[in-house]
Order: sequence, then structure tokens, then C-alpha cells
Amino acid sequence: MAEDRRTRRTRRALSNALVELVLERGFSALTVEDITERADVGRATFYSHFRDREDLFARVTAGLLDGLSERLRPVMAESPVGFTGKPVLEMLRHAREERDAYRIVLRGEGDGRPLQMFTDAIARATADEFRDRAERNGVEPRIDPTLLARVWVGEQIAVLRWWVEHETPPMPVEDVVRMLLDLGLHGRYWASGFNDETTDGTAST
Amino acid sequence: MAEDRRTRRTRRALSNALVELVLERGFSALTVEDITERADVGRATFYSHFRDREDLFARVTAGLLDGLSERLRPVMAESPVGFTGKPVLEMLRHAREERDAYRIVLRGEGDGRPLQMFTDAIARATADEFRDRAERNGVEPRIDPTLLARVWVGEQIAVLRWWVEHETPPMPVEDVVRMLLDLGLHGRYWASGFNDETTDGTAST
DNA sequence: ACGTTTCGAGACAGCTTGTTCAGTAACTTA
DNA sequence: TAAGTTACTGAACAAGCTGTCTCGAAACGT
Repeated sequence: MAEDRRTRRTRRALSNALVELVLERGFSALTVEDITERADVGRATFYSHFRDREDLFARVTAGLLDGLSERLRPVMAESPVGFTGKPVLEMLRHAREERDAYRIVLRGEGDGRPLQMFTDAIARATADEFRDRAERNGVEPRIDPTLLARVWVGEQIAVLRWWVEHETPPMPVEDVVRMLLDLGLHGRYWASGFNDETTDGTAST
Repeated sequence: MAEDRRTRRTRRALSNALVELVLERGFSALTVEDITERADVGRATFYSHFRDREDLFARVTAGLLDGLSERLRPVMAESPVGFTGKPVLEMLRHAREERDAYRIVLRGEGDGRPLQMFTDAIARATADEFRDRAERNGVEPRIDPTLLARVWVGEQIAVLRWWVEHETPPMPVEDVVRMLLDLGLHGRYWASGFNDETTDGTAST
């Protein structure tokens, strides 16, 4: 007994309507009726699928994460022991396809809860990766992996957001990845045009 | 004619009530009456000061930014041409004092708008700094300063949040600053225990 | 073609919002 | 300290939204 076609249809319609409307007016300005109207669905029907607006939003976000992890699976599987920019690249591609959904999540709509869901999922996976890698290579991390993961995810999210908020792609995905790689390799001062000679021990903004 | 003491009192009370309650229940779950009740103020009074909940939240955030920039002013003024971690340090100290307010803003409560206000203010200032510095030293940034600023602010926000969400300070402010400085200087791979030898050109997560 | 599941429209109480108003209390200033 | 101004209160208001329910109609899977 495959899922009823009607439920699929209305769930999709409601999800799309949500994304469109949040993009236009912001989550807190929406009523359930706004959403059902846009989706061309009876209001009562909404409640037979979702508890409330937040529930719908949460499921949209979960769907996004599912899609992402599915895309990431093959890349992680073939994982050479070393480093490739593949995962980030794949995420950027995913963001390009699901641009609007990414936008509303990254903007922190819904009191930041979907964004937190998203961030936490990535941070968790990243921290695990860091630990694994350190162990495999038998090196001692200089900074707590959990914290380091948060920093790294903070960077990614910032760039991702900058990227999806531009109407027209400001830079090819490959360049974005290269940039992040350089940053990870050389640090921020290098990127701003300075190197270790110019900046003494007490460096920074 | 200095400001009436009563207005100061009720505005403070309402602001504090908001912060407390958002921390406890989240912004979207709050009613105006919840806030006025906690602040021990008539509901009608609320509307003679603020348009709605969002307005109140926005002003709380603006106040936070004012406080921050006031603390930053002297540090920026004495600004030696070089780099010191002073501004970040000052921000961490400010966050320690205004911990709860920082928490709710950084969590993205209020559909992320306060957070965006906060982030944008810092990113703008940072980007200007980057540009100034590059010009003063006559070097060419390897990466667009606007983007670089977003990345750097993304890092800061991530760390700040990690810092402020711990009940008991997980690390002295000075160490946090040192860590960020190291990250800016050497990059992420150094922090995770690798160096340029271990990671070849095609590095990263 | 049949039994099952979903959908739609309308009606419901309950709550929140934002405004208004008149009486009372607190404040500033001279 | 008294006079005049300004802020606060509590109550009442229409309007809108929420979440739940019911029943007949329509779409579905097999």
C-alpha cells in the first residue's frame, strides 16, 4: 500500500506554499489560512497533516536535511582517507537546487529553530569527522573538536548564506570551495593579503 | 527636561521581562500580556511605548549594539596600526555582562531579525576595517573583503554562541581570543592537529 | 465496481491583538 | 511645596486567528 497520491499532493503543495510565503512576508506574519489559500487546500485539511505552522516548517527542514545527507552519502563512502572539498561542493550544489528553502532556513525564520536543526546536524557530523581523522592519523587536536566544528560550520553557514542570498550566483561553486579550502589551510590573514611575517604574534582584529 | 523616571522604569521592566521570558519559552510563544504581567505593568501601557513585541525586541537589540559600540570606541581609538585581539576581547566581556540578551539574540529568536541586525552591524564594521588595513599597508586582499568579513563574523558568532550558551564559562575569555587569533593566523587544519605537510593541495572536509 | 481514505466547507469557543477612554497616581519644575 | 504636566491603569471593544469537529462529496487503491 504505497502512500495515497492525494496526501502526497497536498503535503507538497503546503510545503511549497510555506516556502514561498515565508520568503515573501516572513514566517511570523503568516496565518494558516494564508498557507492553505496559496496551496489551494482547505484549512481543515492542513490540520489533518500538521499540528501547526511550526510543525510544517520543521518537516520542510527535515526534508532538506534528508536530501542533503542522501547526496552526501556516496561522497563520504568513497572517502579517501585524505581531504577533498567534495562534501562542501555537494552542499553548495544542493543549495543551488533548493535555493528558496535554504534561504528561509538560513535567515533564521521560525525563531531560528530550523536553522539550529540544520546547524546542529552538520556540526555533529563534522565534529565526528574531525575526531575520526585525528585518531586515524594519531595526532592531538590543538583545539577541542566540538568547538572547532562549530567554528567551521559557522564559516560554512556564513558563506552559504551569502551565496544563496544573491539573485545571480556571485561566484562559481568551485571557486567558493577553493576559497574555503585556502582559508582552512592558511588562515584569515593570508586571505586579507598579509602573511606570517607581516603579522606578529599578537595579531588580529 | 530630563526623561521621566516612570518611562525609564517601565521600559527597563518591559525589556527585562522580554529577555527573561524569551529565554524561558521562546519569542513566538509569548503574548503581550505575558510580558506586561512579568514586568508588572498594565497592558495598555505597553502599547504607549512599543508598537508590538517585535518592536520591543528590536529596541532591546539596538540597545545591546549601542552598549557594544560604546565599549569598542576607546579600543578602536587607541588603535595601533597593527593587530591586537582587543575588540574581540571587549565583545566577549560585554557578552559576559549581558549574557541573557546575547543568548536570545544569538539563538535567532524573533525570526532571526535581531540576529541579522547584530551580524550586519559587526560585518559592516569589520569589512571597513579590512579594507582600511589593506589600503594602509598597500596590499591586495586575496579574497573579497565583504565576503571575508562575513566568514570572520560567522566564526565570531559561532564561538560567541558556544561561549554564552554554557552555564559555567567553559574557557577564560583570554583563551578564546588566543584561539581565534591562532585560527586566523594558521588556519583550521593547524588547529585540528595537521600542518601544511600533512595536508596536500587538495585538502579539506 | 467496492470499500476505504482524504478532502472541503462551515460552525464553534477561546484567545490575542491593538485601540480607546476616563480616572488616578507620579513626576518635574519653579 | 504647590501647580501643571505626563504617565499609568483597568476595562471594554471589534477584529482576527487558532485548533477542533462534523458530514457529505470526491478521489483513491485494488
